[in-house]
Amino acid sequence: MRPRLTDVAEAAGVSMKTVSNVVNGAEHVREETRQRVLAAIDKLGYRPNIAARNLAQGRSGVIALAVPQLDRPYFASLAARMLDEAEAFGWIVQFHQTGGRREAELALLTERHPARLDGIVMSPLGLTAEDVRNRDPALPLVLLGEKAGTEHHADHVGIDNREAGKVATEHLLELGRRHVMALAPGPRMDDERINGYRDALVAAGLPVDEDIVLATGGLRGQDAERTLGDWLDSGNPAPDAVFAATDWLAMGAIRALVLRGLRVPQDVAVVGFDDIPYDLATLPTLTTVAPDRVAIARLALQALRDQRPQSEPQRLQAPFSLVVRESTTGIG
Amino acid sequence: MRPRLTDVAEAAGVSMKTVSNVVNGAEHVREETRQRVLAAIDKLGYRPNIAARNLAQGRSGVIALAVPQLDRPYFASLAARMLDEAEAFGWIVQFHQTGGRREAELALLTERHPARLDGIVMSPLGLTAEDVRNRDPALPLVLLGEKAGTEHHADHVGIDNREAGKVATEHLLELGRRHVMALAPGPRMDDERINGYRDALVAAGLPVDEDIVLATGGLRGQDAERTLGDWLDSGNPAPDAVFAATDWLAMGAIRALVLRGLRVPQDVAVVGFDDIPYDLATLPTLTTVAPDRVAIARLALQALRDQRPQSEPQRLQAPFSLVVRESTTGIG
DNA sequence: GCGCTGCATTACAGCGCTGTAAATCGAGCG
DNA sequence: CGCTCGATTTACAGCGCTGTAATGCAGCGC
Repeated sequence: MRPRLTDVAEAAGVSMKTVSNVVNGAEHVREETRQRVLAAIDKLGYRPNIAARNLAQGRSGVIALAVPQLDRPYFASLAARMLDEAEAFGWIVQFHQTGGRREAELALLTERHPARLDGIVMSPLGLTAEDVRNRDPALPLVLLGEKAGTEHHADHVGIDNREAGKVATEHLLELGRRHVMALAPGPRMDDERINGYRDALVAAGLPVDEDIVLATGGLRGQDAERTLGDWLDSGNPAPDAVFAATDWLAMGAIRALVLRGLRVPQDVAVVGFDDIPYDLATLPTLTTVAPDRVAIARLALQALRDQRPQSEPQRLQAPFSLVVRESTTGIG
Repeated sequence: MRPRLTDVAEAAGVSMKTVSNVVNGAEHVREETRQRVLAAIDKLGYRPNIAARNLAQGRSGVIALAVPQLDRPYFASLAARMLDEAEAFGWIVQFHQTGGRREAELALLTERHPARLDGIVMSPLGLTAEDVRNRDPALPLVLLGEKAGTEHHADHVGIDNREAGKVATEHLLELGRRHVMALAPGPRMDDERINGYRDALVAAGLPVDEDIVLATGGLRGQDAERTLGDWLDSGNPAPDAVFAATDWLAMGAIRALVLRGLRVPQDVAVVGFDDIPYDLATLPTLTTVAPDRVAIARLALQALRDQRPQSEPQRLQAPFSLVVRESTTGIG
């Protein structure tokens, strides 16, 4: 049988509560008493019963991280960092996959599921601003990512997408490229990244040609491959650079280019966005915007911890960096 | 305030325990009573308090999934499936990253951490057979993957690596390739996959040339790229096919080949192993052995559920399939 | 020597649920 | 109509912990 607080108390010759105080690092325990208790804990191999503690405290020590899919590399690496960082906050992280479906995301917010959560970090896709506003105010919520609109009604952590898009595009311009195409999933999505692209062009005194801002209609590599492929096959002149709003799109774009005999980066330089872990084994490796995921995780957890029911939504920004690899500067 | 069992009981005019029975789907509840209780639950918006239930039952409903790193795509997709499947078992999955370090893996087994776990599913890297044998017999454990030795002392779920290696190699032979190289992390690792490669050669009446079974010395794409690159640069004749023990190695191999002017698959066909999610956006896309991760997850959870302290270790096999893509059959 | 102050410790009542054992109900039977 | 037996329901005692309030005790000033 597992030893309990009372067993330790008996062994140390103190009350149960004193042991509890030692375990929880409370003040007002004489050093000598503390040592005696610690010795007893050690001797008996005592470990607190979390369920009992949770019941008594009315909190669970569990937060949820909800992402569309855990096996998408961006989310997997975010989840990994979140796990690392949550330890320091004393939180257990429970992952949820929403598939990006509104009802799944909503279900978490409205706590239709049984476990009591101390908070939720969510990367929303289907949620509306309305949904966020109507949530249970007692359940701390931090949003991640770029689902427009929602972020105004809850704490939000992200990077400065516009600035990042600008930096990525500037890198292409600095390489001497002048016909830079932009590739994004849809007309509305990742607007800010594309706005940053436009900013860079304008700042360089170049025209913004909206005809070479292409919407792929989807997030997958194939979507970008088809979109860019069709565009090239229609006799349009190849750009000398592509800024893709995500790495997947960049990889699809590279496929489309290479399959048509264009060399990357000699003929067309390509920049991606997200720094997903495979970027290192592809040919060419991908120059990309790398969000600081450790910072994102840490900021999100801090915001969650510090949130109060009545507090104004905060918008927090994590740093990012441009990682230059073969797809813009070549191999070797 | 959240409604409790007693609140529902009062509203429905029955005892607390009857409500508990309804919530837990116990038999011997009259249909009319059940309906009355369900109505009350619905009206009050009752949700059970998990902490209290856990305390009363002495179990937590939480199992751990321990993998080296969650952001490695193989583990990320495994974790995703595990999350899906665990729902059906009524389990919450808590992820742990061990970094492959023995002490981290051991810490989970010896329950040095506070949360009471109902079981552990672990993909071990550092653990010794001894460690597994000495574990707490009260804590159900299921091992995944191929860490030699450990699997004899606990339930184990994997695929038939030898057969899979054989199937992958046979695919290359069927394409008419005759100089098939094998690439594995080390002399001891993934032996079975390479044994399957040998089996296929022998079955085809071909010699097994151990000089073209290369050890990369590491798991990363770069390791394979360097190993194969050095080998080619030393004037060795290029193989006409490569069987790589993991997708990462395959991707590195492709880099080494293409950078030296060899075409994949025209000059050299490449097969990987694992079916990590990026295989679709690379150029060429990768032919690979795809373990049935849903089956792995389900078998592991079943084994965990059915495990008894004294039961003999079981070895369970999940199916796999060969996914043929561009790296062996070409583009288009 | 006495009351006061503040640190250290304790007693005890729950937190919300489930298992057990006992109570109650109701149909079938003689 | 009373009795038996299984179906249904209930009372109640914890599960192991923490919060609150109360108690013990040493040192201090007067």
